[in-house]
Amino acid sequence: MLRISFISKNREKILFRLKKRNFKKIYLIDEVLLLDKKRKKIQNILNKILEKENILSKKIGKLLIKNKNYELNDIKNKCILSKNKKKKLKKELKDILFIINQKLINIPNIPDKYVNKNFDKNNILFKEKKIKKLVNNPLPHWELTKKFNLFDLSLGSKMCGTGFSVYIDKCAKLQRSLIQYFLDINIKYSYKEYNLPYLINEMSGISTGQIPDKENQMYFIENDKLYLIPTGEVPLMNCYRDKIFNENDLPIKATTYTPCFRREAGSYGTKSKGINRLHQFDKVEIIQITSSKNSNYALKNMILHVKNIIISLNLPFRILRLTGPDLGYSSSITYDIEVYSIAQKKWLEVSSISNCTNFQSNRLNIKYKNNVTGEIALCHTLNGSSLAIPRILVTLLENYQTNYQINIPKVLIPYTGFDSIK
RNA sequence: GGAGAGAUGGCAGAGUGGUUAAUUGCGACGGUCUUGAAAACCGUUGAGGGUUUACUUCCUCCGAGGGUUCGAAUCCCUCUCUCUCCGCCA
Repeated sequence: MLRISFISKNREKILFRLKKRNFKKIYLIDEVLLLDKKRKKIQNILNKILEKENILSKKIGKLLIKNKNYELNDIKNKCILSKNKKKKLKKELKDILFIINQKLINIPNIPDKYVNKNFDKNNILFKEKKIKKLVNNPLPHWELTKKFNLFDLSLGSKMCGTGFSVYIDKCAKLQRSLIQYFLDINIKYSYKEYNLPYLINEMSGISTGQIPDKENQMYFIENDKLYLIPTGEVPLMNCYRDKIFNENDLPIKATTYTPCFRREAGSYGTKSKGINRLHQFDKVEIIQITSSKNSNYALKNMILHVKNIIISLNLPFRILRLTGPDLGYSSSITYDIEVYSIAQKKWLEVSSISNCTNFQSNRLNIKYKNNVTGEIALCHTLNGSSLAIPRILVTLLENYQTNYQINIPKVLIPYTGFDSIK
């Protein structure tokens, strides 16, 4: 959520930047500003009434001590006169704050100055040039599973419909090994591990920006008014609600493994073969909370971190900067990391790393105290996948296949306990 | 699910209608002392929102939302959460 003080000082800039997103409800900006002016007016009048009342009330207290009861009624009557007016103003103020809030919630974060509206070659920051094959005609994973019994989608659909996968035997263990491996690396680079609930309430979804934007992409449990998490970012970030950090204690770095649940409603065209896109998938997530001046550095740091993990697995990859219209609701700038599957001849997104600046922290109320000035300011929040499991799994299976077996990357063997799937 | 207790500042913990943003302790920060540190002593120490060019000044906030009252941390109602005991259960 953007701050009103920020909007009123940067109206032109915000309008310009939001256009990069193709944001339709641009009129909300001016509406909010107008309402805020109104709010200030009301607040001002109310404050003055309250001040008068406070003074009179204190007077009554003093008179009571001195037993001067005869003067009391006179003062009391004065107070009663303003009582209705006070009530009315309080209600007005409350209503207007509610409306402003509703409007603010519906305004996404403004894109960074480096974010373009349209895709061009400048959006590709890095791309692997040579991609080597181990076999001549590599099979896609849905063919490989017929040979090696890796996973079973029909079992999944038997119990809960399409888009749910059952992993079997060594593939199940490979998947678990990946989770363990990613967590271990994250921890090694001082991300603190959290194990979190997979259900969240409405407030948590609003604070990280999934609601109202992605509300119907989430599974909702009507009985208890809870959502299944679409990403570990939501509960992880919500751990830090209402905190004021000392600048010295920043950055906060945290990681978590969670399954992610997504309805993928409306994405018929992308209903893809195999396990490229599922309603439930595993992901290891990293987040950082920084001061406003360090978020850029943290973003680069996180990209490098994820990049190194992919390199350790020897997977071909590329890094893209997302365009404005592709940007997530809370993000000001996002980099996607994609790995290349030689069997599918396709790039698969395995990580999305975003700087949400102070958009989430405004909602979450995460702040820090400046070392020098002692001033309190909103933190910046960042999140990234490190990494999404199924697509890494897919690419490993497909890129590491030979005619007789699937090899396991060296770094994973200590975790799997086997060096190939036959 | 049943019964009871509770929710106050970074933490601990007083406060049951009248200068109470709130005693006190701890922590943190600054200072005195010290070669340095500790101890001791002194001082500072919540957030949000109006107003003002600024100095200033005012308002709101004691889990959340209502109510009573001239006046609410304190009384009443509703909700949320936490703890203890019992029940059920991995």
